[in-house]
Amino acid sequence: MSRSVARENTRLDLARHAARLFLSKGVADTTGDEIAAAAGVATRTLWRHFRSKESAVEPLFAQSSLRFAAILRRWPRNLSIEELFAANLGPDNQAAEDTADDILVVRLLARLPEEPALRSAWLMSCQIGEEHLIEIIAERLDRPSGEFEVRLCAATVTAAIRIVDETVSLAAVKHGLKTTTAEVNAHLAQAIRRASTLPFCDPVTPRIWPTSGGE
Amino acid sequence: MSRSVARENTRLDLARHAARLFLSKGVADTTGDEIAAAAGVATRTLWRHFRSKESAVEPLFAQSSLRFAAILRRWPRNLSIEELFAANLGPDNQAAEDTADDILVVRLLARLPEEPALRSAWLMSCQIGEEHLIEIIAERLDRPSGEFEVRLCAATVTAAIRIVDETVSLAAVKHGLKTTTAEVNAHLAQAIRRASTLPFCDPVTPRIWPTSGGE
DNA sequence: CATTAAATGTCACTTAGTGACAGACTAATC
DNA sequence: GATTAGTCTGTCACTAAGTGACATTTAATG
Repeated sequence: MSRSVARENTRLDLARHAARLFLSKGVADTTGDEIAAAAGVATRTLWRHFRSKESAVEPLFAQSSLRFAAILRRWPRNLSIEELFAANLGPDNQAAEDTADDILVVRLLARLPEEPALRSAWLMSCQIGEEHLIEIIAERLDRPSGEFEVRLCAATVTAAIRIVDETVSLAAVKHGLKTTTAEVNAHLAQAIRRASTLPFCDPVTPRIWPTSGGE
Repeated sequence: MSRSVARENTRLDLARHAARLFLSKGVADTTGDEIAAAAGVATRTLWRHFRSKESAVEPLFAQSSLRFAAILRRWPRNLSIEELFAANLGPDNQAAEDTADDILVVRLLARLPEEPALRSAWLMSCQIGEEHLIEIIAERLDRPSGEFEVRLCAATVTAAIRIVDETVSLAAVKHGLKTTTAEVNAHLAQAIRRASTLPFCDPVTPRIWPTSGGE
């Protein structure tokens, strides 16, 4: 196993244990020592991987948003966002382990109102996701990634994704609302569509126009 | 002077000293003791007002966004956002002390790329601003403030404001770019317009239609 | 197997942040 | 004007968060 992958695994393992402790005892009543002990590493190792105990859950958020970004990066130029989601999003399209992590994320998001420390970790993760989205939108629309319009669009779309995530998580955990994957996908696609300031949700013209013959 | 106003003044004073220290020495090299000493209060008082040293600058962010929200709350229903900004936004429309605070905010925002700790405080402040914006939009459009569409719109608009603030601050501090108030206002209004998912930027029909006679 | 570089553990240390109590200030009440 | 009650502050002892330095282990590579 590659070195950096092992490192990422350690971080994820710490993140999972941190999340479970935060969920069961609250952030304030969980110490760094406990998180490290639960993960079976020295306390010093925890602080080597994370600047603060709250940020220890960030790898969970990051993993989710990275999987989402990976789907967007493979987005065929002739597909709408609804078609993309229908074919790629949901528990049927990922490993069971990833779904378990997603559930942890959902439970954490449901705690945001009571746990400001978690909110800060969540917002920082959204920020990372926003930077990925900048690249994705720039690539799909053939625009420079430094452009203001592109960054604006990435920010509004990220905000929409965040609101949907928070809303769905809160509804699921606090009100026991069962939503189907199709419903969540539709909800998410619609929110992104409304939020986007650039037309990247529909098929876009290919970078190189198809030709029947040679050059 | 009211009790809670005195409290807010203490917080603002601490925030200003914290901001100056963060700007001159960086966040990591500034201790809580130093911030408290600069403001002339006991260290314990600092921790009573703020959960962490980074969050000590939040009152500065909060004050700016509160002034902005106050302008939006007084927004006449027959005015466009451009007209509102032209008449209310800019250094001519506020106290010199407030403008000095705004300059501190701009300089802090210019440091976000190098100071992740500040970014977290900034994002948390934007979150508060977003909640104000929910009320403002709900009120202007005569919709319930709990509605998903309203919260979505507030989130995308807040994202737009955030991006403009960050962009303008970075351009001003790092590249010495001088932008006129009118330019910033136009930039901001346009970004908000593009980001908004609900039509609150233009005149809206008054809640009660004007009548010439009695009821 | 030897080498090397990165990850981890151990321990001493500084800084962040809290609990508890005592004193000071303010505002209302008599 | 004294009283009283409530909130804010300072002092001090304390726990928890987080770092620096150095030894040790681990895993990839030749």
